[in-house]
Amino acid sequence: MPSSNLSPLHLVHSNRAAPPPFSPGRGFDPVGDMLSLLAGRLAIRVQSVHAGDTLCCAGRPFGHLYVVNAGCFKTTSCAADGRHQVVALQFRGDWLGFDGIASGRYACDAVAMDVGEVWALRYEELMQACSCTPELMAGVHREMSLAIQRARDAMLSRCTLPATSRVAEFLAVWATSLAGRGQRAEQITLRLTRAEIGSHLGMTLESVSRSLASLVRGRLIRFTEQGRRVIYIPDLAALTAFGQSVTGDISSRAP
Amino acid sequence: MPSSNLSPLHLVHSNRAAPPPFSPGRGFDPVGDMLSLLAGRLAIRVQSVHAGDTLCCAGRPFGHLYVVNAGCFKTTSCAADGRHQVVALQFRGDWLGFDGIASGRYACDAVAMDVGEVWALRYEELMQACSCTPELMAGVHREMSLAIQRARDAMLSRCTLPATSRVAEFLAVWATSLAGRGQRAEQITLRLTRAEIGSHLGMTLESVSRSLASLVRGRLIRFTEQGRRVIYIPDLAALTAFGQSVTGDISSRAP
DNA sequence: CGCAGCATTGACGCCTGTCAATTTGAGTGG
DNA sequence: CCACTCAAATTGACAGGCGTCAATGCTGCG
Repeated sequence: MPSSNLSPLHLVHSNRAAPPPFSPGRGFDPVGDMLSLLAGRLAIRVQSVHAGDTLCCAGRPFGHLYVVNAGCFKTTSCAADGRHQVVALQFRGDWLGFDGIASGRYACDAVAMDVGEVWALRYEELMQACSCTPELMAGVHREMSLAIQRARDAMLSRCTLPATSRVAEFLAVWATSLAGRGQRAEQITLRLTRAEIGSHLGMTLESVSRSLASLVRGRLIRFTEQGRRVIYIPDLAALTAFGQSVTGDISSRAP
Repeated sequence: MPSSNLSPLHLVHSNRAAPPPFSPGRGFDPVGDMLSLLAGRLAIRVQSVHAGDTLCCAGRPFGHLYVVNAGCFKTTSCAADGRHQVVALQFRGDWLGFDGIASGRYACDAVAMDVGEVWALRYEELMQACSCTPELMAGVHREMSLAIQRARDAMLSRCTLPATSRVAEFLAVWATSLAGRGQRAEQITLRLTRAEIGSHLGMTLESVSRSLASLVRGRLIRFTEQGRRVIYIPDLAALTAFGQSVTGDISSRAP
């Protein structure tokens, strides 16, 4: 659905600038807590994005951090010699731009994969707000810590799992991410080409395709009639388990 | 050289608790700046370590961050199913324990590879000090950002480079790290077994051994008479360049 | 309708993992 | 000082997983 909020809202100071697109059934909502913590304590530029929009352009001077409030993003890294990679995916509640703090320049592109909305925060203002609000500082640190932890988990996966397990884990993590944000997890829409998935997982697009076919044969996933980018996961626990097996044996779940 | 400072010094409030083991020739010393920023603003437990000592035990409750003031550390991650990996190395000025902030428990072990010294900081006190000292908060954020950036660089390397290039890059990064801290970079002492290097780089110990042999044949490194763990690097720039080549061709530098 | 991008599938080859034998080196005790 | 022991490292042979190349199918769009 196209967003009607084209002109960015400046200087939002109400305690809740934008209603969350999804509200979990229970009262526990860490994303909303963080967003309401931000709102009212510093100037927030609410920014709508469309698929393909780039937020943190690699090489550009660092100045803002972004919190995803809706939609999903891919973060792509690029080496001097042209090697590049989709290094991470971000969903609602995730932060973009941490990589720019150290060097003063963004190191990655963050590209929207869908219509969405981010909250742009000036880093200097955020730091000031953190000084006044320990809770906010703790939240920012928690997010950076999470980013570190996820990167390490990813590295472990890339270095110790065979191709098919990596794909399974990738799908399982994506689905679990959505589930943790109150969205349905049994069906996910990949907004990446096979080549991008391969770059993220350290394999070729052909291997991604073959791995997916193998997972389909093993009844761990299914393609829907909505296209080859929509994947139905009948049993997330089984997929997760397979995604942690170092032997790519998919003998389980006979037809 | 063995450390004589066995009993930890508690509550150091002088503006420089321990003299840096190495002082760079020029006045520019970011590590020393950070350390003097810390000293005097919160309680610091100076802690001596020996090879094998573990600082952040994976699974233990999080409470402290550690700044390396001397020596070198390896950080090892371990999955539930037993897969494990050396995920990072740390030298003077690097921080340990960031991974514990988000979950409240350390996710990795940090093991000393040598005699060394760390400054242990209670996280809660650090946060308070950060509130009062924007410079300190900026420094902490810079370090976390660096950790994120390094993890992404590592992932790019693991996913896009052949085995020999990964080993070359590993050695080049290590040497460059030492050089940036004022130590000599032309000779490095690996304090890891081939198996540990392999786990860090996503390959087997045999491949590490073969890659090193290949680099020796290509005159990019040399073993010294001090053993096969000490590596002499005649031309760091050449090694770095080779560590970024996606073709493992080592035809350069004929004898 | 034809084109272009994306995805699938097969054939083939190479890089690297696996297995095994051997050598080197460090630590220990006689 | 030397023999002994064991972990670490090297090296070779072999095989398998995955990359490479190529052909084909599918889908959306001008």
